[in-house]
Amino acid sequence: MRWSQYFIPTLKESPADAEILSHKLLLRAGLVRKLTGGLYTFLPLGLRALKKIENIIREEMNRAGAVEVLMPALQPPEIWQQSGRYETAKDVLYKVKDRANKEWVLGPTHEEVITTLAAGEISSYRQMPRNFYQIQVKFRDEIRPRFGLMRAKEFIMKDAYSFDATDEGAMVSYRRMYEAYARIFNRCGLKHFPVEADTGVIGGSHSHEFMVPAETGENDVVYCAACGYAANVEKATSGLPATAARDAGQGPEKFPTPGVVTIEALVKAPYNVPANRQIKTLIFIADSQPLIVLMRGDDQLNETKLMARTGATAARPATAEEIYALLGAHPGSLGAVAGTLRQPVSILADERLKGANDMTTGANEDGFHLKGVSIERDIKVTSWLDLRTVTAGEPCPKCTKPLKIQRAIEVGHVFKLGTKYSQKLNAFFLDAEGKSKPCVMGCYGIGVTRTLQAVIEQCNDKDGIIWPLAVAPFQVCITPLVVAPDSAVMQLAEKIYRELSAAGVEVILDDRDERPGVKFKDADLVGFPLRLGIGEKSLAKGEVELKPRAAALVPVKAEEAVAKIRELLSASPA
RNA sequence: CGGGACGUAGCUCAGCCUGGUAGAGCACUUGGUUUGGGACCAAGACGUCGCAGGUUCAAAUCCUGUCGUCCCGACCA
Repeated sequence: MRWSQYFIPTLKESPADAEILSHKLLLRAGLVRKLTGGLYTFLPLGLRALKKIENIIREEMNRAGAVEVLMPALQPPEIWQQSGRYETAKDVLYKVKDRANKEWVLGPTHEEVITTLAAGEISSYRQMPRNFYQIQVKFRDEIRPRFGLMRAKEFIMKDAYSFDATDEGAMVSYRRMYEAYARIFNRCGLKHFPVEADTGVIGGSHSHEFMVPAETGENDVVYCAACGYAANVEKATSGLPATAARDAGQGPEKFPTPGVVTIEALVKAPYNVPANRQIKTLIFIADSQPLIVLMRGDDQLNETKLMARTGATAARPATAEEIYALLGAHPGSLGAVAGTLRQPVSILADERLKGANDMTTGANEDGFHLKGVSIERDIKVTSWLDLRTVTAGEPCPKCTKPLKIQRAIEVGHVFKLGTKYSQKLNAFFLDAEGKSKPCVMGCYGIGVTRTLQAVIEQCNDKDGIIWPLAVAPFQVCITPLVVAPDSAVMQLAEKIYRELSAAGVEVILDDRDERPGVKFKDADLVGFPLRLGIGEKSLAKGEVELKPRAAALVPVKAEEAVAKIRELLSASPA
């Protein structure tokens, strides 16, 4: 490819709305352009890198036994109603109407479609295991698209769906995808690690996310450097002991606390109640039912855990009005001690409060608190659950060494789904005994466009992108410093260009009549793994200059350049 | 959806407070000089100042509304 015939609109300055480095580089290196918030056009260079990633994914999915299909992006709402996600996923669903005013949805994912396919095609255990995948555009009505391709309204995803006759079979399929994912991200040149994850609205029993460590990520990952435990903070637990028992005392005692509505205020004089001796009372509305959630004063509720543990499809903090109507007090004076509640309400307590006594909590009367509360004696807890958010430094749940927290970008997610979709969408088969059973499913996603940006986020320096060879849009950039067709420099450049092209090397010839500085800066910005500089000075010595993007320049005899480049390309990990 | 900021040339931004001829740098066009890390000189082209109302003799500037963008939060396979 000749640079002058290609389209690489590089930018010296970053557009003002690009926030994170990878987003700026995406724009500056001429890989993408924004149409509007959350919607991007891929320019030739960006498309090439994207296709590289797609092909790595294809190769590894095929190798893992999955077969490629392509499902419609436009889907009938009926199957979404059937799965129940027309309601539970309604916030992300784009809906459109046709001229007959019939409604359609733009697919945010394809469980419904693939399960409908399986329902029609799979009727015997002999037809399984089966794994279908596609690389498709997804549409999600994101509340707030951001960071370029990281969180967009329309993005490219690889999604795969496995169908098995048994639970054990499904675990094998899951494992196989898990391993394929590790290979895919390795080949993309990404540092990554798998973590235990919450299954969310999609449902299922077993789940890992593949994370790329990056400060600009939107996930917090809890991990243990000693034993390898790693989990999304939405799921992570720790080995912290329950609250220390003290003398239980006589029973709750009311005391005035005018104006005190925070944990912090109660910690201070004259009250001097440490946060770990307070019970925090939170009111949630889960699937329109009020819930009391009790946490230790120094702990933070994890709403994802709350949803997961209660099975609620929607939960939100209650409003001040709802709280007053329920408990007769305002936030800051709330409690769950039996006798202070005017009506029965489910009470969920965090396990860390088990056995806690001599605690202080709100009296459900503005301006008053209760001290000397023994949680198991004085509060009718409906269920004990792990609801707290793990913080850095807590003991690992497996080996008790201190946990660490790292920001990360989620690039892949594997789920063992079970039979949730197969049952609702009638994907049943006959087993060896002739009994009808639902297929056991798994689903496996990779954010392809997000992975592209994650590579850039991880592989760069002050001058621009440093593409890993396997995903670089071009492997080599030839930079002749003189472009006059009859010059020795250009003639050599053309010759090497022809030879490399003939050898199957992906090479771009910067034939622009620009000053050397401009060409060097552009090549660094775009980040070609190898650059071959050809100028009059070194050519006078019979040499050309080989400059790996991330290493020092090496002079090479002109006639050895092609062989040297091929050697470097084949030596690097694919 | 709540809080905040910002919309001026293709890009980065000044001008707005205190109303009166719309600006700079980069990019672009032409000519010349240059030519090993984003050249220099000269001459040019490029704007309904996001949009709609209002106030005023006069609005980029003040007021109202609206749309869009970004940030924080909420929310989010």
